[in-house]
Amino acid sequence: MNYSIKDISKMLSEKDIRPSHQRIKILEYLLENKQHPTVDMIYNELHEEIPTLSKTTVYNTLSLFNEAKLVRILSIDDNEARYDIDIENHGHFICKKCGDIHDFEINLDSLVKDNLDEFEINEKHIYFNGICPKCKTDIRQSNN
Amino acid sequence: MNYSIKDISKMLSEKDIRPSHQRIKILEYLLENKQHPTVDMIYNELHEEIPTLSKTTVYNTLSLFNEAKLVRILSIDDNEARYDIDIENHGHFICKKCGDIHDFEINLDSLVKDNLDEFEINEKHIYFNGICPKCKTDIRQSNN
DNA sequence: TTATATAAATATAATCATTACAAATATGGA
DNA sequence: TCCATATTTGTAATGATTATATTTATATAA
Repeated sequence: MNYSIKDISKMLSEKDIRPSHQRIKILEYLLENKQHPTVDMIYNELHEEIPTLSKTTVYNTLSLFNEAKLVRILSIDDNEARYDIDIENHGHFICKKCGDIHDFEINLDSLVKDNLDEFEINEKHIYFNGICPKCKTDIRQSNN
Repeated sequence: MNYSIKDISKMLSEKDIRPSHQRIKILEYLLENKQHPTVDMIYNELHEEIPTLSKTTVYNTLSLFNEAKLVRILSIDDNEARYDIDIENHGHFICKKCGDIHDFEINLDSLVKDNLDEFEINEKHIYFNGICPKCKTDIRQSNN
């Protein structure tokens, strides 16, 4: 919750990314909003305090962060990319009803049965979808 | 390799899908081309024997097949959906160099560590990416 | 400090996969 | 055959993302 500008700048510098105002604010947003936001969510929120902010900058910055392995791009949503500041391998569940994304812990050790030694694996994505507990209850209550 | 029109019609009828000419041809294509084709691949190939075929029909049909659980839509490619006739749970690896998708066997039993009992899970997608063995060799040979 | 080269941000336009829509065509049952 | 309905088709619209050119900010050297 409490990330100083100094801390965030350091995180960027360690990845050889110059800590501009926009980059600091975008990274700060990601650190404080771990609900896997979309570009629009980030843009709309930050646009209030940085009126000159361009959506292109948000795209460029997130792309830069992705290359530096500061964020992961999730393709779990059918029509928008989601961004996750948590780089550790974990699974994602998206609710087809409300769109919320839930993290869950995974154990990749025994997942793959085939031998993939010859493959250079860079990213592992685990996506589940269905209906979340909250929406299951809502459906029962509204009877549809 | 050898699916008769009768067999394919039956597959559709069993899912309450009327076996139109276009639907039969699209399903036949999927059964005989298991390289996880894109809409464009399917359209371009079938357009030759069905000159009036519309790309909208390909989209509509694949969407219908997906709802009937005849195919799965893969979101592993950054800018195009891929379609997989194999409904069994298995993993997919996409090569960032050549775009080829490889299947691999998985064992989902011990994957999830968290308790997801409250969630209604409909689909499980396992996506890896990186460089495939063939492209690793090519890179070494071309030295870049 | 000032000039200058470079990096970053911005606004706008272009791209392109997918979807919406309305019209045309095909099909199965009375 | 006729008709209601399902399917297909062509075209246009949508909307996320990317390309491009211009403007602005920043770091460094003189």
